[in-house]
Amino acid sequence: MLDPRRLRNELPNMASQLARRGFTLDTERLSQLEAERKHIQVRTQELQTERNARSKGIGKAKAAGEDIAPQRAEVSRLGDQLREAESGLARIQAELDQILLEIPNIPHESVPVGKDESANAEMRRWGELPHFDFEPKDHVDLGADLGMLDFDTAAKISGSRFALISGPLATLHRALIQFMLNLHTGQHGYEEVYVPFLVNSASLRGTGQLPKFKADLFHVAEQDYYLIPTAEVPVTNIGRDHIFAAEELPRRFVCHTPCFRSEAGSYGKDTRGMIRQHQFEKVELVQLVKPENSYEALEALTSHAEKVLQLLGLPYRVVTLCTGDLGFSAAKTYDLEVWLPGQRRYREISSCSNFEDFQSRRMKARWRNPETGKPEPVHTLNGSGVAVGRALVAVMENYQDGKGRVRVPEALRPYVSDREVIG
RNA sequence: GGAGAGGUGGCUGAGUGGUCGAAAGCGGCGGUCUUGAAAACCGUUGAGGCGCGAGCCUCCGGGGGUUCGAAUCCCUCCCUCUCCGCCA
Repeated sequence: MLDPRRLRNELPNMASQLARRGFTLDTERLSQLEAERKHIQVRTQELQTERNARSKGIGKAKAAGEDIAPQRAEVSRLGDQLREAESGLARIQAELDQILLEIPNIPHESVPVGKDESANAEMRRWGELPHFDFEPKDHVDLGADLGMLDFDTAAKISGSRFALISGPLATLHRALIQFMLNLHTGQHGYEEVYVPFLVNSASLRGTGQLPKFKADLFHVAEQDYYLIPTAEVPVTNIGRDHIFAAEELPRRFVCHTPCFRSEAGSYGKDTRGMIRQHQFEKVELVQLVKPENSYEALEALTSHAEKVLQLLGLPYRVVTLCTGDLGFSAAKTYDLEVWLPGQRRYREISSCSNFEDFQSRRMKARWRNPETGKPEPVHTLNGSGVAVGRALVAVMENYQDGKGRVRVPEALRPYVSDREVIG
């Protein structure tokens, strides 16, 4: 959520900043509602002041043993006006809140302006693209040949966009998770957390998935729970409705969870293989930091995700998302794209974002600033470190040996009983 | 699933329908003392909103109600804890 005060005081400026990412702010509607709000709020407060004063007077009169019946009747009439004013104020406030919750974050000044992903800016590349003296297969064929990746049976059990992984390939999948968790806790200073996979709507509102993106979520209607689309939701909400002491920051969390996405609206997109699934595993990095440190933290967090790919020997590139490709809540995002020989292209495997105070304002995640003595919003960041399913795909495709087998990257061998090859 | 207890400020915890935004303690901050620190003592310290400002308003789990007036009474929902049952 944007700072409502800035939205009031610098409306044209806010509108032009939002226009950079292709969002049209209805400034006329907003300033009209705002004027109404102000008028009715002042009116309400005046009535409240009067009622409070008179009621106190009645209390005193009663204590002094006076007859209070006439005064009571008078103040009673005041109550009707007050009720009316209060409900009017509540209605306008609700309307304003609804609009406010659907306005996206303002892009950081360093974010390139552009309409879609074609305007994203490549920052750097790492690693050599593998050369094969055979026609490289994609992970679907590799998995089928190994007999360890089965989409048909998964479809029987559940439906489309699910996978059944078995045998040593399932072990390799698990090894990736352990490897990533150990790296981030051991080398990068993150605290491991285990969190609920079902969350309430307040948490999703906090990180920005609700109210606007309900269709992307799986909802358990009976109990009004949602399956998490990413660990970002439960982990960032650790700080919801909390005031951190200055010395408690930064908090750095790493968390492995399954992620559940309805993928509504992506029909026909990435239908082959396990690139886009309803359920996948991810190791997530989340940071809650002092505002002054958040851009430094974004660079660090991104480098932590990169380290995973470097140690696995997977070639990748880093891309800054342009304003039009930026997620709803993000002020700046780096995508890590890994090379997939089966597709002959780079595919997203991690997305690292600084949300500044957009999420923290929604969820009231604050810290006490010693300079002011006041609670102020923290800055929140997160990034995949990295997506496990896609990492498995990348390992399979980059480490295939042309004989239907997959070599195990050195870094993973300790996690698979020193096995060197699958198949 | 059954029975009971409870949700109050950064934390713990009092609170008879009427100066209760709320005692007390802890913590924080400032000061006295000290070479410095600790202890002790004194003072100070909730959050959000409106207003240039004096100031005003809201908030005692959420929502609704009763009343001139609600932390306090009523309804409802949520959550936590204890015991019993069931269970990975």
